[in-house]
Amino acid sequence: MSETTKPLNFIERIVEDDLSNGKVTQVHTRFPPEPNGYLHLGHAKSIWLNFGLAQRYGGVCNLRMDDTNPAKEDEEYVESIQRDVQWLGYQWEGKVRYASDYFDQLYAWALYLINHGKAYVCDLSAEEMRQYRGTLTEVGKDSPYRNRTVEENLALFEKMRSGEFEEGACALRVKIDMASPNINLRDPVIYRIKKASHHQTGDKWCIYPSYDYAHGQSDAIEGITHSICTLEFEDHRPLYEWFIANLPVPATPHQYEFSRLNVNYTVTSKRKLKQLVDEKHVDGWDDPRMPTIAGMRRRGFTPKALRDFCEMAGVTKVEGVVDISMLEHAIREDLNTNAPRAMCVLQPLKVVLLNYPDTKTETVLGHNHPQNEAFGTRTLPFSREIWIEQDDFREEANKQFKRLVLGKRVRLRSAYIIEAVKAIKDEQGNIVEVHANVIEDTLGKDPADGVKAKGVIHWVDARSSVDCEVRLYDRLFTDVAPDAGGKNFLDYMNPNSLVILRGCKAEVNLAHSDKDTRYQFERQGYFIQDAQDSTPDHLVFNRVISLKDTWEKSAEA
RNA sequence: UGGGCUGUCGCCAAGCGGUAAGGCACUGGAUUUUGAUUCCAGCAUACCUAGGUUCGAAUCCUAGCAGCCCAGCCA
Repeated sequence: MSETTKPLNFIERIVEDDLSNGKVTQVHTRFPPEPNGYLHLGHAKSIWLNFGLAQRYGGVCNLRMDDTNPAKEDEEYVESIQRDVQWLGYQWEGKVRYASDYFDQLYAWALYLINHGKAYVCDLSAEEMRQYRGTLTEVGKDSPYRNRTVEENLALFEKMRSGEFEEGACALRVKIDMASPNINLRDPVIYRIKKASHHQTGDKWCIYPSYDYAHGQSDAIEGITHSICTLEFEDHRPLYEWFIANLPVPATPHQYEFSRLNVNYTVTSKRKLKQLVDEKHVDGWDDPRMPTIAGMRRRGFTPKALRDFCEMAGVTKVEGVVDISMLEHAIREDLNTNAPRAMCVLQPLKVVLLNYPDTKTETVLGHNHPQNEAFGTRTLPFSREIWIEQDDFREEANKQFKRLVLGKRVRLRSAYIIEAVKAIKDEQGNIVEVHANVIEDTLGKDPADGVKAKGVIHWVDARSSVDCEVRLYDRLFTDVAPDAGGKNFLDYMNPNSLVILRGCKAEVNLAHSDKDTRYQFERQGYFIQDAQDSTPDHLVFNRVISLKDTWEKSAEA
């Protein structure tokens, strides 16, 4: 083992142990979302963990809809889930599974428990059941229905199944221990009456199994070896194991828990994300500011960046909060090496090159990637009028300012060095145009007089430029932990999370660019056309992430 | 105050009795036709606290402290 080997996380260690001592011959995991909402960053980690683990150890991973509660679920979500998993780069084993595929088996096992005197139909109301359950510090007491005979329970359960009872009238409970310090073991409900039609099974059932009853047995049916879930299910593990031990299941899966992913400056709770969508604080589940997989995809994040981020954050049982800068680093790292460069002026200021003939147009060569020649080159038209960024010109400035200043020189990226001679202003004193001169023979070389340019700025040829709309996204919340404590996360929404810029000037090459290509607009950031709104006639670019800007930071003082 | 889990740099995170990896962030400096990238350097005498065991403890023991989760016929 070399010293550069990445240390294993605790789950990988368990898997390797199980593999080496023969406890399992092939790793089989599963990603089990409930189809009641869109997947988000937190799910991305679970997907990465479950599918990644299987991939790394030569195993397989199932995709299973945990659809035991028809009241909250919808087919729309089962479709989005599949799209998101595949987009992240993973493929599940066989067909998509549903917990509802096992309703018949689960029902048969419920009968088995009844027949073995381990389950009973309880007529206590929800309120009564809560009282009987006891509290965190007081033991519960047995339900008066706990000792019904097998025959009685069988008959009652059949009536539940056939729809003879109203919702809430009774429930099937498993007989464990009302005095257990673990409340999950105080005779939990395993079947409840819900007269709702199910997105997969229609109206076949009016009783549905609970999560606890369905999950482990589904794992057993599918031959899952490592059932990975989040920390809040730790207390459920004894129950998970109880079912596996008390039912004639075909396998003995094991549950392991890791801490869910939390990222600062954002919220990842289906409830809150749904609220943002329902109350129209954002544009929908795929709003580019949303931490949903659909949102991040539209924003322009890459699957690889998301996977790398999950890996960077690690797998432990510590409930921490990962800094969003780690996510930003992951996407910048990927895009820096993989995004071709282009130029686009976001807030245009016209520069007229006085000594450049109005009739002339030449082409200069631009490198599509400064560190990778394989990206090739492209041609850029160059003529008398060009656009530069308003921020890149000042009438006067200190020596820190490495851009265009009146009477001083600056290099136009991939083109000439120019020298500003005059600022044209409107009545209000706003600079509306700059006059400048091209320094002769500076294409690819320093000026003959030895007076070098102070810096390099991007530009776009005015005559050939293409207008476009650019959407600048920033974090959705201004607070590090918008949903912490008793805070109302809506109070911390960033009013500038979306800034729309119109009339931006893109280099011609972008007019017929591939819609899925992420570009680096030099000196600006990484951009991708909006999948929804961008058309050849009206280009719309989303900013995935800005470039790091150490100057802007230090200049704020 | 019952049970379960967790506490190592600002944030993640290695470490598993032999004298504190790495990443993010940050700070210097070098290179640069992107104030980007890259590079190089710096960044915990210290591991929740207090005792103890040991030649030696972040790692073992004891006692505390702090945080998170559990009283849905949600998942």
